Amino acid sequence: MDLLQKLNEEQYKAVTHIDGPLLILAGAGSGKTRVITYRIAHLIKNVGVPPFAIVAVTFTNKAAEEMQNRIKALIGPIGESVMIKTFHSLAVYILRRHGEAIGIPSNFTIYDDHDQESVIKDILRDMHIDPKAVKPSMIVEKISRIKESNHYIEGGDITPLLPKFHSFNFPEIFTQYHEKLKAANALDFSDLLVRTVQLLRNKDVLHMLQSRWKYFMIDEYQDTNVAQYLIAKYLSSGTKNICVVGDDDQSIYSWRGADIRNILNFEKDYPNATVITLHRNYRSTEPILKAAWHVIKNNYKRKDKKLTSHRGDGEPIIVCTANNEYAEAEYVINTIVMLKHKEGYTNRDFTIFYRTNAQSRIFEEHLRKKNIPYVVIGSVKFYERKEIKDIIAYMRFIANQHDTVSFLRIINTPARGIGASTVEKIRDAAYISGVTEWDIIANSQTYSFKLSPALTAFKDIMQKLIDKAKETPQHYKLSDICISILHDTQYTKSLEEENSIESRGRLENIDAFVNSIFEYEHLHPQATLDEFLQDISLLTPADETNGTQDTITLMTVHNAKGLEFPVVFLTGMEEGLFPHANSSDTEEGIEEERRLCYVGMTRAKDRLFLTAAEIRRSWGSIHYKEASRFISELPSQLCQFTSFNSSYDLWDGPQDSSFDKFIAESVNKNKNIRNEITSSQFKVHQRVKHPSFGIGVITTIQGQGDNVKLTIQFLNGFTKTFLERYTPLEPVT
DNA sequence: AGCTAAAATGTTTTT
DNA sequence: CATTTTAGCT
Repeated sequence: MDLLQKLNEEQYKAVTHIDGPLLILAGAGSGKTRVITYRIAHLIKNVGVPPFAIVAVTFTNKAAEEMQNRIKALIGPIGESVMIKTFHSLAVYILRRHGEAIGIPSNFTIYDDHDQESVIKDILRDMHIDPKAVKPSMIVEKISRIKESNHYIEGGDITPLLPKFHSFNFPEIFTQYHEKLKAANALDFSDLLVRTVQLLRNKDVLHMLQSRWKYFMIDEYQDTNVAQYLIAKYLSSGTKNICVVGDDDQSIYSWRGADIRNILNFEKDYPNATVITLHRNYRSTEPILKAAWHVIKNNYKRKDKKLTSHRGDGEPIIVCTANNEYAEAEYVINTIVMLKHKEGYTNRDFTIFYRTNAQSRIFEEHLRKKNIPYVVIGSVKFYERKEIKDIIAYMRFIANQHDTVSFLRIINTPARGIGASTVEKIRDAAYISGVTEWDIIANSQTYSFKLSPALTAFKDIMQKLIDKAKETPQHYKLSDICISILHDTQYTKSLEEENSIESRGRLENIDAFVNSIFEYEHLHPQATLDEFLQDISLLTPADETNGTQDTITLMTVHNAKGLEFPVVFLTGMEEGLFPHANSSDTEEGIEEERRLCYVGMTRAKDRLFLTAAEIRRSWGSIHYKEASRFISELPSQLCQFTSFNSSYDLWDGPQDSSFDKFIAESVNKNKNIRNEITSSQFKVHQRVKHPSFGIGVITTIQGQGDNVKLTIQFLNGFTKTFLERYTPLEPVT
């Protein structure tokens, strides 16, 4: 079949490897996705493996969807039967069908981190622990790490692992948390993986699955944790046809329990494994690839390797220092406008990366000001908006009346006169009788619970909706229930009456949500309410991307994994931010930050810009920032160093005195530099012409010999510093 | 019960 | 500084 002709030697070897364990070490941009999809196509078309016998696991649903489409493009509609999922969605698939074997009802609800926090807050309150003494999010984090640890999975005593805090009893919280989830018939993200491991230890279940699934492919294997590792291991234990793909240089999730040893020890785990290294990079120009290598080579803990570039020479990496974070944003957006104009790029060619979500705001403000369309991946996710979560909570409660978190969310939303004290009474009654809150309301006589008129009204509305969900035929069930919720609970009505700018926005979001349900119904005509809820609870940030519009993409570097863009801006390259201060204490932390930097840099195809701010405002005060150590790791002959100062004052109101002081100081510094004697062929105040920035005036000359740097103020507002020997400048009279 | 205004608190990265 | 939580008032 001709699909094999489009592969290089190593790719060909990987694709045509059929049986037995296979490790593909795929460097950045080495055609990893192509190898996975072609291998699947090859197995089906040339080897005769039935599509349903193949399982591929990727990192995001988006990646899974894309892979499914690529496979369908290669082999036709039959590619639909290949099982392509994330670990979490694969776990849901398995648990829904076989979970009963370990006591998990198939209609379980999935609690996201927000739901988990609500549960923890509840527990803290019940235990009379001051919620300020400890962050619930921190407890959630600890619980997840413990649950996904090898020790917990193997049934060991976890008490010694539990952190000891002076004022409260962590083991007790841990126990109560589990009881609450069990009572709510809910599983959290960790449970999905850990319970699946437990289930796969049941021989009957395992054999049932293995009779169907014969070939396994795991993408981003360097970022798997113990539970994921075990799921892959058990599933493939029958045939040993496991193919894993990864790159230890791109492991960026160790803080979430990912264990890089999974990929480093693959050959030990599977002694007769074939190992293929993909080292030819087809994505980035040579300077970009070289520069990225110069950064990553500083990591002590890595397999030494070097990618070869197959794209040839390109533009140098541009490193820009801006005087503050607003100037940084201005520089990035000016450069985008300039490149669009001069080199014909369109919005979708650009991406802005940053280390923390909070950094996106300033870029957004500037983009809005300039009327440039953009999407932010991951920050305020659509499904995390209040109104959407409210509707979903109604749907979840209708599907599962044990779901306490959802119940508490909806009981007085929209406000219907059921206050905190009433809710408290219901909860007490439920606790005393050992039943759910809904039981108390639905069968109030049994528990001699006095219902207020407001509660009776709530009960009637919910009872009607629950009954309706049972009776409605499948094919229009979802939209029908959703619209009934919006109507019967007066949710839309209360927003319409509010009639504020905000409520209008919410109504628009609800409209978008209803439309998405219609769309979903069309794609999955047989989907039940449970299935719908499970699908949306596993949606990841990258899944929200709208691929059709010409927009600039903004995202954290973590979200950038697996993507590529012609022009990449890697922003906030400052000590304390990237590498982040919280990771800078240990060598391991710095190495992971460095890998993150490597991932960011290697997303770029043609152009790479690194930017830093000298001053950044955070927590309301001003901080002087030093350039990131990763910048100093770049080889200077591959880079152009420049600076950008905001041409006008972006700060509203009276300026902070320390800011003024800093400006005064740096002006002084520049004065001294300006008087340095240099060996440049140019002079200060001379007019020159630059091929891409046009005409400007030299304001500063510094350095000696090969290191002469020229700072030029251009007519178009840019101020840049160039190394003279790399910059073709013409004198202008 | 529900709203407004003051206070507290928070920034790592996410399936 | 900006968002979220709480207190206090009506």
